[in-house]
Amino acid sequence: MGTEATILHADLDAFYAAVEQRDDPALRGRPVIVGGGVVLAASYEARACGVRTAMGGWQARRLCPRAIVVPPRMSAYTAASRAVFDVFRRTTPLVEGVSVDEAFLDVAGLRRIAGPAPGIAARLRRDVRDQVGLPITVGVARTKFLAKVASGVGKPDGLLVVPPDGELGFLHPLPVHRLWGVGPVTAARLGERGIRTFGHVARLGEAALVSLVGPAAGRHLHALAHNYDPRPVRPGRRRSSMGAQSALGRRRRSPAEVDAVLAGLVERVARRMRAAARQGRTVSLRMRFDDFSRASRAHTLPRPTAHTATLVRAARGLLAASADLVAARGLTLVGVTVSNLADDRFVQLALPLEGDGGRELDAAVDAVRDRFGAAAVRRATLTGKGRDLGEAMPMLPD
DNA sequence: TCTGGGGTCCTAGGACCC
DNA sequence: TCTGGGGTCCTAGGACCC
Repeated sequence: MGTEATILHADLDAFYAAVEQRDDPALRGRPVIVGGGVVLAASYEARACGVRTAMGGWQARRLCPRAIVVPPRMSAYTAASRAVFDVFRRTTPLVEGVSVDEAFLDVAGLRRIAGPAPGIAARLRRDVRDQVGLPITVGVARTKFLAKVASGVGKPDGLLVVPPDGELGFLHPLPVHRLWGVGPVTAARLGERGIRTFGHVARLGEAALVSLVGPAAGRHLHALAHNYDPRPVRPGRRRSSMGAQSALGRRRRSPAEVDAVLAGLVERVARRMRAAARQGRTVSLRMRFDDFSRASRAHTLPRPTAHTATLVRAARGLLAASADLVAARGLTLVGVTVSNLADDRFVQLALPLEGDGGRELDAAVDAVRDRFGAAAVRRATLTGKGRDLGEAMPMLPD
């Protein structure tokens, strides 16, 4: 890393809620909650009443009776995210996306044509506001870590520059939970030793930190405490897993119902994988139970695939192997994740094409849905009219 | 705080190989 | 027959992030 502050961390403010306020003038300046059962996002007006992300909708409404609750519009958020990332990439090619609403930008190479980073950051904020209509906060610093912390401190709708000679003065008074990777468990463990600020962490030796929070987190914290963060901005990082999950509620579900949900989840994931031209080898089943305990089971296939029927078979096998667990504890959530992802183009073709005969069917179903919507083709079991609910994939040659 | 949906990374143990 | 150390892959659980 250089000796100048050239890394930007750009972070949209209350993203989903801000999109809603942008698209409906009646919501501007008012507390807005996105989501029904659970708060997916809250505008700053709603946060002022104490509403937080992931809070139960019921509690949020009690804290903020004036709030307007709107259902999420995922496609609008995806479109807004794309537009914002277009602005990022017009600023610099070195953009590393962190999530839909957040990215690092490296502008070190732009000095001669665009000037110092703080000016670039100010123009970026203006461009996002003018071209996409959303408020965004930008942190500017010498390292990713400092830039990320700076944007967090600068929120909302702010610009915060950490000059290289002011880094420790900026960091040391901050509470430990501001640090990336320090959640409730780690913060509590540090708190037991009286370590509450970053300055306290900086006074600890590496061995002491490792013994407190483990080798990886300990070394990481120690490095950050001594202001050592060599991680470069990496453009073009790809997802390493894709998944989908669904909460089932506390009502007991029949095995046929669970099977239909599971198959639907796999279908969703497989379709996304094919759209992204990726294939995966490891299928994981995620479960949550009545008592909120969790379990996961995984199976690794001999070859990567994005073939729905193959993935469904694997997921079903995992669920069948967990039947005792499900019967004893009551399933309240199922999820499926495919990992070990490889790029389609680099996947070795299976020569005998064993068990892969459904490829064309998958492509045909994807094409119908692309053109007519996801509901255009549905699994018979999901219509509730299937006579034999146990046979969850009547449309696939399985 | 009675809790959604999408992810990343780390740890630890076992299998297996050299 | 008993033994070392190292490496890789897989599985399960957990902390953490937005």
